[in-house]
Amino acid sequence: MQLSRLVSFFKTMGDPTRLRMIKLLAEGPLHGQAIAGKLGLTPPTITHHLHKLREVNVVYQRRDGNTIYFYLNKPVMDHYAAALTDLTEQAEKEKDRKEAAERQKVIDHFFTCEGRLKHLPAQRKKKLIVLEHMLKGLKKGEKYEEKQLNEYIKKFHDDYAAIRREFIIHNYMYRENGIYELNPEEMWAKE
Amino acid sequence: MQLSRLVSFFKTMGDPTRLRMIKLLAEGPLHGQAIAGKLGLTPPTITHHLHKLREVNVVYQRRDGNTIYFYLNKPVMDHYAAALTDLTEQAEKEKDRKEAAERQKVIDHFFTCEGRLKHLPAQRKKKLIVLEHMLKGLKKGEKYEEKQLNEYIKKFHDDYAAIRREFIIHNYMYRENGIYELNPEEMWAKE
DNA sequence: CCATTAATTCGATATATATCTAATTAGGTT
DNA sequence: AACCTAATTAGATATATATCGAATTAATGG
Repeated sequence: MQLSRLVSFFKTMGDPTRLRMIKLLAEGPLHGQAIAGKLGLTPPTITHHLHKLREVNVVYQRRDGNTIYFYLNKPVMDHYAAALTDLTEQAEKEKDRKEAAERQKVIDHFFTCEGRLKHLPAQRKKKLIVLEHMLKGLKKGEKYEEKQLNEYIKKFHDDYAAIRREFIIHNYMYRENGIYELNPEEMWAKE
Repeated sequence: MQLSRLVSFFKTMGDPTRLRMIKLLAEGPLHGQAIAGKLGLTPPTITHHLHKLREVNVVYQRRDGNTIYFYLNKPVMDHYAAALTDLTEQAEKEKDRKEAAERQKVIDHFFTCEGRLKHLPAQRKKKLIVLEHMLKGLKKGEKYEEKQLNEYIKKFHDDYAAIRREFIIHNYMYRENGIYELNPEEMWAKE
């Protein structure tokens, strides 16, 4: 849902008289004068508010004989309620999308199209992205001998020792008796 | 949730600038000038809106060094979203409650405290309430002989024939070969 | 303790809007 | 066709508020 529509809806609901009308109509349809009577207001005022409520499509009307009955459009109300919950969740997804795009940009910049690392970024944040990219080929829970790990790193860059050291420094891996293993993600360096 | 609080929330959300701020903050905390920059507005304007947003408790702040970061209070947002859905449902329940109370009032008026019917109401709506009250002792899908049904009705009133006729007229029951049976509720007389 | 930077407050302005009374329209009913 | 009743429109008024520039405050860092 576009933002401006949501703004209009909230603006419409941000009035005590209109909210009381909504509550009344949620109990069942009423005609204008009945609403005016129950709320202690004059018909023109009710017309004014009905106009606003119709603008966002939360009420509709049917004529019965001489009088017009106003109905609450419950599906539309529910629709807006859903949009409200979406508002924050949508934004979170948007954030994730942006982050993924930025990571990809860094990777494209520091790796050749054959997939080899040009050089380690100086900026910490970018370095972490690059290191994590290379870690993707390792399996969690698997044990690697130093020679094995070196071979793996050499696929990306000749200076395997430097990169192996970075893996340890930033807590991506740990070494025990010459055997290397991935740390669980929650132990990794952040930001 | 009280109505006035919901009104305040909607009034607060009914502004394009504030909704944009909400969306921004949903992606993560920001400091005032960053918000001002992203929205193309001046810091005083941002302060103004932050004030409104804090009033309804959808943002909070934490200081980090020299600058203040503003956070979206997502649980509170969710809380209001739930309140919005409740708004119409609450009113429907309220309506049901009122109807039940009115039915009980009619029953209290037309039945003695021993549970016997004083007389049939003249008003159609009240008559239906009274008839439905007496029908509650019958089981759906069960077949009753006329004599059996008469005995049942006599618990409420001596003129069983009149009441039995009402059951038929208003489509609560049907008769086939002298055997009576309840109709499904969707066939009953309404209003 | 001073300097810096971010945030807030103040004052002004332009715009929006909730409500009423009075007048008008719209649509059925007789 | 004339009449009635409900709804709407028009016009007026009072209140609220979004925004900005200028001045002020708050709090940290040197």
